[in-house]
Amino acid sequence: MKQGEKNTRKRLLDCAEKLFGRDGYHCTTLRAITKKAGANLAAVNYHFGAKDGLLKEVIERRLLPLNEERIKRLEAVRAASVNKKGRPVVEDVLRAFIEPTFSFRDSGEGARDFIILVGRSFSEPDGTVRGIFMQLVGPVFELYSNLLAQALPDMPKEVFRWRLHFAIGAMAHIMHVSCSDCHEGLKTAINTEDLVAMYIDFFAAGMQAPL
Amino acid sequence: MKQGEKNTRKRLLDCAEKLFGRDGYHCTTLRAITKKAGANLAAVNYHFGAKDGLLKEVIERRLLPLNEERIKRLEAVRAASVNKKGRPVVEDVLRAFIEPTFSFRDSGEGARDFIILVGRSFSEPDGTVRGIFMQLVGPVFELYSNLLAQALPDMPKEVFRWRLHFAIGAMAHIMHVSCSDCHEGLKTAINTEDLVAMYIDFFAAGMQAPL
DNA sequence: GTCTATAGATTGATAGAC
DNA sequence: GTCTATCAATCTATAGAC
Repeated sequence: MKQGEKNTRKRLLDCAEKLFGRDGYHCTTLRAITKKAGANLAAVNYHFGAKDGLLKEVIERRLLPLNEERIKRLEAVRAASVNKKGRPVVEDVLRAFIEPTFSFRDSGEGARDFIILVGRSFSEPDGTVRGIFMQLVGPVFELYSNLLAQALPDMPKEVFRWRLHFAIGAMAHIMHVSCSDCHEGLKTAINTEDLVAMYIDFFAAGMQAPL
Repeated sequence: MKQGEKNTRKRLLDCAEKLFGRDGYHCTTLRAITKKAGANLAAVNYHFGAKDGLLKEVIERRLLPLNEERIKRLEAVRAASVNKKGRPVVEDVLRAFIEPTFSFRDSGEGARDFIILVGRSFSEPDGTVRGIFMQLVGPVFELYSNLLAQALPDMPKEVFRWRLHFAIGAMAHIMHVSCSDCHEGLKTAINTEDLVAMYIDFFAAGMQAPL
């Protein structure tokens, strides 16, 4: 971004995003990234210090704005409930968190690869990926969790905790399935709006299921 | 198993299972496995041909019996519904599939590592792992899906498909979270019975949520 | 069946010319 | 900022003695 002749930096980020999402962080080599980007092998180390520096910027570039949007939406739900001197509604909280994620999915080709990468971060065995991801997403999860707990005040903490895991696990899985090419039988490119609606119907019912 | 002096073969399987589950297939080296097993580096190639041969046996050793149990339970649900000339009940189908998985989780220390490995297989970027896993689990999924569809005859196919993904994604996530050490705040070693009950309550409600 | 030794390939990272 | 060339450290897999 300083005085680069060509925008190698951005091309590296784009290609790394695609390959990290498609093949995973560890199976993606710097050689594959630089070759795809038409850049030199040494460029990654020059621009990002090391491989994990590249990963960090790949994640931050997309996740910071996405998190901002999520927080804005969640805070709006909270504010609305306070104004009405009531509690947040489960459906609204779910939507505030889910909708930005999947709207984001449509914002460009690279975005889909990024969503795959993030969807896998939950179960990522490698500490590098999970560490970078969790650090960024932790506070937003906290807000999401708190608001959802307010919407379900009578639920035992233990039950709530696991139900939240159900919702998050399904979301991570859907991020994969709805963006990846290697899931057969899903060629029906699902409408984002419909998918979000289905998610909310389903998990609002699950969250409020009788014990 | 043929005429081995010591049971190197079993020790290799046990250690590979633990390390594959903990660190992932690709990040686990044959050196780490053989060192942990107290065996020679060449032992893996002698006993299993190659690294992926070891992985295949690690998965098959546990998954084949588990799948048998699942099929037995699912067929029992189907048979009961036929006898009563009715439809299978959603809760019964869910239980027949989920309960064996989590009972299995308690069958020993190695089993927990295996469950982590399987839970991650859904989002595994590496074709080796996903291929071996999906081939074994595909037919059981088919049976599970068909039975669940019978229990929900009026649901549009597209909606059903995604709701099934919600259930499977959450299951994969829970397999991780409930077995892995790196998920803080879950030290409360959850009772398997309770977890299964929570899952069924939740997903029976979600599956049957109004459109 | 188990061992040592090593081949053969690939990786992340760096030094230094331009 | 970009390049070539290369290092040093890995890795899987195999050959061959015992």
